[in-house]
Amino acid sequence: MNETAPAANFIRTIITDDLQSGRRQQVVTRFPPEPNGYLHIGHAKSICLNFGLATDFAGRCHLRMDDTNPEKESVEYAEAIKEAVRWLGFDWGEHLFYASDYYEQLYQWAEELIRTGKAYVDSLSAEEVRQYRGTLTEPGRESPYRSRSVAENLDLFRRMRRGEFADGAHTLRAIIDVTSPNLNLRDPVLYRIQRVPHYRTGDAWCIYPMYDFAHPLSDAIEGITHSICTLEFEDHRPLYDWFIANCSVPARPQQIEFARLNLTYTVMSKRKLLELVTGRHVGGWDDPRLPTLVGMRRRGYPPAAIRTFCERIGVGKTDSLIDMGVLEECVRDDLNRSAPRAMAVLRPLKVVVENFPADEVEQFEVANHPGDPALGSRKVPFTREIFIEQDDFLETPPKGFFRLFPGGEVRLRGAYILRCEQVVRDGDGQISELRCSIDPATRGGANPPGRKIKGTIHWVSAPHALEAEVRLYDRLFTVANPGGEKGRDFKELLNPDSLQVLTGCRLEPGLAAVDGGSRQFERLGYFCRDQDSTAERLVFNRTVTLRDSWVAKGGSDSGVAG
RNA sequence: UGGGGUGUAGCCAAGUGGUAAGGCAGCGGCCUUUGGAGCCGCCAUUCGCAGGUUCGAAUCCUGCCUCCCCAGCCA
Repeated sequence: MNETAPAANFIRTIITDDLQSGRRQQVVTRFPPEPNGYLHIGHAKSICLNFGLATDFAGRCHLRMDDTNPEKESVEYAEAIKEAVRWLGFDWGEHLFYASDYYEQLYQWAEELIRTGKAYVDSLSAEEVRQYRGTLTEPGRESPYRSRSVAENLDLFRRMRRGEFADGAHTLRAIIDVTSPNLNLRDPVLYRIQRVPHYRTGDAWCIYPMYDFAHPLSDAIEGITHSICTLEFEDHRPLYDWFIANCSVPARPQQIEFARLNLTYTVMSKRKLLELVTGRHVGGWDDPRLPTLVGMRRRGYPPAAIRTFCERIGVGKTDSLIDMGVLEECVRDDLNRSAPRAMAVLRPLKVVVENFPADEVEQFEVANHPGDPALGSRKVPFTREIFIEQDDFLETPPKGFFRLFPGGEVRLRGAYILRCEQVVRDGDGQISELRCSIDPATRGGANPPGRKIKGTIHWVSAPHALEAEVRLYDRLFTVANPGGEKGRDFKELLNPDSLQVLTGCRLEPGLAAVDGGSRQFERLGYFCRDQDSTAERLVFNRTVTLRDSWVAKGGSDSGVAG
C-alpha cells in the first residue's frame, strides 16, 4: 500500500502552529474510552486521528481507560477495547493508563480546591440540585451549603471518603458561577458517593470523581499536549481549563473538539448498540451487521480498510452523515487487491453437459487473481455435471442480458463456452436442470478467431462441490438516519431483511482449506469464513458485494445481490 | 427567549484577500474470460442569505437564516 500525505485538517494546523511557535515541544495525544461497551467505527475515527497524529508528529499516543463510573464498567469491556485497538493496527507501547490509577492524586487535588476555597461539600439531594441549577434561560441559585468553611468542607469530604455517609448524601462541588449561561459552570459536581465496587480498585473507594474533573487532570498527569474529543464537549472546555488553572498540575493540555462520525443506515451510540444487543435484535456485540469493530472484524472488513476510510472522510467540525457506501468502497479497494478469487454458487442450478463424458474429470488451471500473478493459480475440477447460479439463466432474457438462455452461449470461467440446448422441468413446472453442450475448441479459455462471447459466468463441479451456509448482510435499518427520526423508537426502523441465510450453497473444493483471510467469490463479492463453521458445517459471511453495473442499470437480479 | 458550535457539489472536504484542491457517488468513453478490476474524460462563474469594504472576497465587516449540542450525583 502506498503511503499518501495525510489530509489537511484544522487539528493538524493547530499542532503545526504550536510546534512552530514553540508553544509545544512535542505531541502527546490519547484515546480515552470508558470501558462500558464495545468500540465502534466512530471510535475508530478517534483512534486513527489520535494515533495518526502521534505518528506523524513523532510523538506518542496513550490508551487510557476513562474509568470513573464503576456502575457501568468491567474488565470484559476494557480487554475488548485493547483487543480492538490492536486489531485496528495501533500500538500504545508502554502507555496504557487508567484514570482509576489516579484516584489518590485526583483526591489530593480535590482537597487543594477545598483549601483554596474553590470547592465545597454540598448536601442538597440530586433533585434539589436540579432545581437549584436553573434552566437554559434562567440562572441557577447558590446552594445553602455553598458557604461552609474550609475546615468543615475538608472534614466532610474526608468523611465522605471514609464512607461515613450514604450514597447521595453529599457531593463535592466546585465554586464557580451558578448564574453562568454555560450550565457546566454552575458549580459542577466533582465527586459523588457511590458504594459500588470498581472493577480495578475494588472497594478501596466509595467516592468517585466525575468526568469533568478527572479528565483534564488525567491529561495533565500524562503530559498530554492535545486532548482531542468530540463536539459535545465544547461547552465543557471552559471547565476543562478551569481545573487546569486551579489545580497544581504538572502540564497544561489543550482540549480540541471535532465532529463525531455518523454513518447511514446504522446507529452509533453505545446506548443504542447496547439496546440492540441486550434486546436480542442482533446476535451479539460481534454481529456482522453492527458498526462495532468486533462486528466488522467478523464480517471480514480488513482493518486497513477502516483506516483508509477514516483518512478519507476527513476531520472537521460540521455534523456529517457519511454514506455507508464510502466505507464499503474502502473495503472493496483493499480486498480487490488482496483477496484470492474462487468460485462459489449461492443458488445452484444443475447443468448437465451432454457432450462431456460422465466418468471424466478435467482439471483446469485457474489464476487466483486476474491482476496479480504473484497470487498464483489453482486447479479446479470440471465434470459432466456442474452447478451455475440460478440468476445466470433466464428463459426469456431482456435486451442487454448476456448470460445464459435457451439456445444462447456463455463462457464458463476458465473452462469452456457453454451452449444451452434444453430446459428440463420437474412436475411443478419448475426448472430442474439445463441440458447443455460445450465447444471443445474453447477448452481452457481458448478463443478461436471470430468467437465473441459477451458473458462469463462462474460454476462449480457438482460431484466435487462443498456444501456451505452463506450469510448475506444488508443495512441494519430501513432509513438513512435511524437515530434522527424524532418521536420514533429506532428499533421500529430495523430492516427485517438485514440477514439472509442461504443453505445448500456450493463451493469449489479448494475452499475447504480456508480458515482466515478473505476470498472473492467471483462475480458475487468478498467472503470470509465465519467462526460458526465446524468440520461438518462450513459457514461463510459475505463481507461486501462487488459493484454491479447490471443491477445498477436496473437489470433484474433475483436476490444474489440482495 | 440563554450559552456554545456549524453552513463550500448528491455525500465528505481543502481553502486563512489574488480569481474554487482531492475523495466518494454520478455521467460518457476505452479495455476486459468477473456486467468485477483497470484506464481516460466530464461533473461548483460560485462558497447559507442580504448588504458593505476592496482594484480584487468563500476568505474582512454588518445584519439575518439553518442545523447540531447543553438543564446526569453519565462519559
